[in-house]
Amino acid sequence: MPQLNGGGGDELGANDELISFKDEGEQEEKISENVSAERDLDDVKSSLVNESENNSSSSDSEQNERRPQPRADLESYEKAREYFTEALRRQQDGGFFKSPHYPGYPFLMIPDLTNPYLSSGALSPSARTYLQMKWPLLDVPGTAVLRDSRSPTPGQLSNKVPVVQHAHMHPLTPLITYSNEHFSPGTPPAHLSPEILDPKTGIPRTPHPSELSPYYPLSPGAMGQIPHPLGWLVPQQGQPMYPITAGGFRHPYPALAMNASMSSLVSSHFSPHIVPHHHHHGLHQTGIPHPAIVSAAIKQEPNGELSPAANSFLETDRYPKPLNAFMLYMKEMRAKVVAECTLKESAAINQILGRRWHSLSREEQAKYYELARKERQLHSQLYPGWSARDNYGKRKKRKRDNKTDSTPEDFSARHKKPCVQYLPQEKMIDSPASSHGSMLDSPATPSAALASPAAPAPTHSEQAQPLSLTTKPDRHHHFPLLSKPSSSSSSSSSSSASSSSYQPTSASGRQSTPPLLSRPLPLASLHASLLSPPSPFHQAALHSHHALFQSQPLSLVTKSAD
DNA sequence: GGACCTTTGAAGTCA
DNA sequence: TGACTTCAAAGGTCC
Repeated sequence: MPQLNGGGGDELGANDELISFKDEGEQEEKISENVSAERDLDDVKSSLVNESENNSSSSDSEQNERRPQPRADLESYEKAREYFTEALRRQQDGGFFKSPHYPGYPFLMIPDLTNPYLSSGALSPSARTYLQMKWPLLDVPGTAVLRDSRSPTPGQLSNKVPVVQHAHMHPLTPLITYSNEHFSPGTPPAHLSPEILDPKTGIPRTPHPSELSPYYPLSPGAMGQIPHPLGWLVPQQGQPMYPITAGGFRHPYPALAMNASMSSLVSSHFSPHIVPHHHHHGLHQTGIPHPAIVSAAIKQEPNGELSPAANSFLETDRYPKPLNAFMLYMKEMRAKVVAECTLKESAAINQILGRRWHSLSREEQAKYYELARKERQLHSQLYPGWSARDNYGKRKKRKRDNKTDSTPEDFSARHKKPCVQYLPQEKMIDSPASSHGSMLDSPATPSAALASPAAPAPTHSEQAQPLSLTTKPDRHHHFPLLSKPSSSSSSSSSSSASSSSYQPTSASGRQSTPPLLSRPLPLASLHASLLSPPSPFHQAALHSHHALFQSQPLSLVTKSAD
């Protein structure tokens, strides 16, 4: 079981966060991928039956008790996250994410004629964003100071303390073009030496250790133990990262000018109108803007007003939780699933993704676990004072707290899914993996997962349904009528019963109380709205990845089936 | 317009 | 410490 912990001591990432799921039988699984895909559809259909309706009413009190110290930019974080996800996957994906059509990696190969910062072919802003946003400590420390000394960004101008400049450098500063020279992964330009300009003299000098990320809690050494997601881009030995000089710093958010063609890679959620807007309430306790605070990429409309997303961000005043492994996987694969499937409902897509998640090999999952771990790491760096509790109750409205007392009828009419009616009952019984199954194989209990019943050679059905180690099948066994073809109301009603009655051994209790997430915040919606179609990389990957879609495109007809 | 659905995982709360 | 709750993304659906 791969230890995702990059060298131990990473409190942010669980050492054992790796699902041992179906480590054996992967070969068999692929043999029946087509069948699995079909079963996925069926299962999704069956799963469309509403399992439950739990109305949870939690007070919104004490929401403001704890506020993250820095004011960060959600979009900035999002964007960096996107880069990070893509970068890490590409680096680690071996064959899983093979993209022979883009051997040069999109970050470097995709031309961006519209991006003035890339006109020279220098390292794209996205890459820089990732490089420093995600790995601030791996970045050559002096560059930040240099950047600060040269770049007249508001945050930099306000920063008078060189020692902390790097630490407080906005994570998006790497987006700035440092140089007009072409980027060469293997041979960093000479000007990209780890030199820094003396803030006073302006003369390049070697960075002092004290200038190395004084802010971020992680030591460079600790960070260095973590495999860099951009290993393909980073010199493998000696130099942890391409030193990024400040020579080209012109704009703190060059990504704003990023070519839309890269949207699929970077999920360009940035509006080209983002302005290096200095956040008022973003001063760090030191008085120096935190990287997450400085120049929060508040979108601005052409008229200079804040975009709705920005306003929403300011209004909500909260920072999103770091994505977990599955969320990262979901974001990555959603487009693929959508592209291959006529199904558009996210709920159904998520079910497919959930099954695929379980069908992933441990190595494949490990990528995302590690990615998630780094996400949390970055998040903690950006928002040191942030706590998941801060977001509690931040949603516009809370879930209904009906729980068991809620009658099935309450939820039936609204949430029933027509497609359920077409589900073969057997499929329901053979339902997809559930969170329970994940729990059994949860990263926290890798050994148990290895010893789990899923390990044995899967039967034919198991091959088709690699997620045999699940509780959902049980659920359906317990509530076969849930998805039993019948009136739409029945499905929904049964769903409530299932949620209240079905009690998987999952420690999370998720099944007992299915989360009824409210709609994402406007920023999240914006994020979703910007979901771009599968990138060329994705499309290429479709042919090589997992072969789940090797068969004809999935066509899970839900409502249309009616 | 906004809640709901659906997934898994992380982190929080509570007994 | 275990059980439970909340939130993270996403976008169609429904009220």
